[in-house]
Amino acid sequence: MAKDKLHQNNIVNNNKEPVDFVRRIIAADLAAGKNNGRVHTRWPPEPNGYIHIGHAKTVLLNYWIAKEFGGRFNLRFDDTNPEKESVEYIESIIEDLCWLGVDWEDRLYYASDYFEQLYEWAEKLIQAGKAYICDLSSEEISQYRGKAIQSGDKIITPPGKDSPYRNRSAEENLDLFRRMRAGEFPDGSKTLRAKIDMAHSNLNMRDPIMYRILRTTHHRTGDRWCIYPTYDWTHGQSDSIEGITHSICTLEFENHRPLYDWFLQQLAVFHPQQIEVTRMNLSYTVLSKRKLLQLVEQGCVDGWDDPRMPTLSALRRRGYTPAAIHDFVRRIGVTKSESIVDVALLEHCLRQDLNKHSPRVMGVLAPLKVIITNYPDDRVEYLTAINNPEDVTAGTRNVPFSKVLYIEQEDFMEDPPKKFYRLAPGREVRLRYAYLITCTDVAKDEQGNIKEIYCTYDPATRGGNTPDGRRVKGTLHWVSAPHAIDGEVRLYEHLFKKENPLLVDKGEGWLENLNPNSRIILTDCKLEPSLAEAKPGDRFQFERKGYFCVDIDSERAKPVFNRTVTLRDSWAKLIRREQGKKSDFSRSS
RNA sequence: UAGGGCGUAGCCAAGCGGUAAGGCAACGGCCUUUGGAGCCGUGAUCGAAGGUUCGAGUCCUUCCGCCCUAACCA
Repeated sequence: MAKDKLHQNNIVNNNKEPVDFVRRIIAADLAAGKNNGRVHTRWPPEPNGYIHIGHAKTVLLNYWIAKEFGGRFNLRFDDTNPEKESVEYIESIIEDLCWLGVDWEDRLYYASDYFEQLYEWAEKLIQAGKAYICDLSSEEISQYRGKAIQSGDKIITPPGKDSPYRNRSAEENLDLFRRMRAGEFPDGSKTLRAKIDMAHSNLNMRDPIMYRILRTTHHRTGDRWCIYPTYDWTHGQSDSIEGITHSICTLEFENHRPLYDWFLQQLAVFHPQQIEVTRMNLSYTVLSKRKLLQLVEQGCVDGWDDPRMPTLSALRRRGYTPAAIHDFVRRIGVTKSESIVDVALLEHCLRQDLNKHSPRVMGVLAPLKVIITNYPDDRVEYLTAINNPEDVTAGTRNVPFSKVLYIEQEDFMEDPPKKFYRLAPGREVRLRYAYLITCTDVAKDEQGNIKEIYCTYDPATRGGNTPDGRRVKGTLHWVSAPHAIDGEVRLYEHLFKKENPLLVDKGEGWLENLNPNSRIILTDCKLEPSLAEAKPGDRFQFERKGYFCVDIDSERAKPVFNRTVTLRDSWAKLIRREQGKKSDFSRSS
């Protein structure tokens, strides 16, 4: 027994990475000779919105499993509700999946491809007395099903009762069904229902709806149909047609599995196995197409690809890499327990990848002018900077240095606190790859705001080295003023203030948890001249500030950068902690 | 309420009767021409209570909590 288990593990995985329950099931099926050793998965998105990071988890799970077991993977659009679906969404989903690196080869399918087959099967069920046409209204059906009733503080679940149309003859049902298809009846006036069991403890088995009348133009089948199959009637059969062996879906479909199985049994066709896994939740955001749509429609964000959104197109625009998402999905695992994954893990995976691959540049986000008083007026030096200390093959570049520079406003303090080891009057710091400078003077305007500062440089420290071995605590990034290019930088924070935005106090809505600082636009940034060449999608690390990606709004004269993610910042953390302490103190006193 | 599912550290998650992996976060420290990166170190008796067993996170019973469904959406 123990040996068997070990053997199963070996099939899927010869390193020590734990194997999840889904892969375990598949390995066991394979070992038992099920499906002739075939593994075939699929991912069935409904094209009714853009896909998000949560979807990335389930597609990758399906795609990877197929690859690992030497099987196949299909992409199938579950397009049975034309009212909500569109080609825009189909196109975006395909684009996002390609970017993610998911490959369905030539197996791109649509549930709507199977409408005719589904219709024939429906007739077959009718003829077998397993389905009937029902004239009950939507509200009546719900009533007959045994809709839960609130009685006092208790909820009562009445048993279902048969529809008065339940015992129509097969002939009558067939006739009515054909006339439904022919368009003889108004929308919503009739449905085709499976004849199962109105007393079943699982509500899904109480004569579920298979077809509804709906005169809506379908994005693929046009006006060919005025009746559309429901999800339950479509899904399992589509899986069966495609020869899917393992149909992986999310937990909320667990209740539907008996129905999934029932239809396939009645039709006596190939029977895939449905396996449910938990859906991903991420902290500080929402992952529900309905809610994301709401954010878009209400203008809370600029669109589906607004870099604050958790959609794949937004993450791509913001600068996320497919590799980071792969790593993240791999790390969170596959289980059935409901969870909210900490977005910090995603950001960790991102930094990990970006650190290895992003060229480093210098950019000053909030500039403060520095004048090197002992530096010759017209002199310009080109100093050598390392492009990526994590990657020697990335080489070096030359950065211009001159008498007037910009440094970050926050890197200078007139009256610095204890652990601040950047620039202050009388203090010496290093300008990265350049010189050590000492602040000698501060110029202010009438309001007392610091206008510019004056420093001297030590010519012996070219490149940032100290021949005498003296040490400086701080190293600052900088940009030569006459050489700098202007740029716009968009800083992003979490879209929501709360870890779980859906947790709201009574009388409040989740939209009130939106973070008002989720986007801050800086328009007066000074960037090193090499950035003039940057193209949309290019990624960089701005030294000491974070990872940035050129936005599609960029223009040659004025590049726009999205902050993908900050660097880990122990100084910022220290400050936050201090402030936290202070505010705690003031609150309690 | 009925049916289905879940409950291992702040967050994920291994564990499959033999005495609690790993990652993220957090907190210390080392190192550092990014307060970056890297390196080292620090934490749980497993929802609760009973029971079976030489031995239980793992088996049984009861209880508690949370989630899903109750759509002619998927």
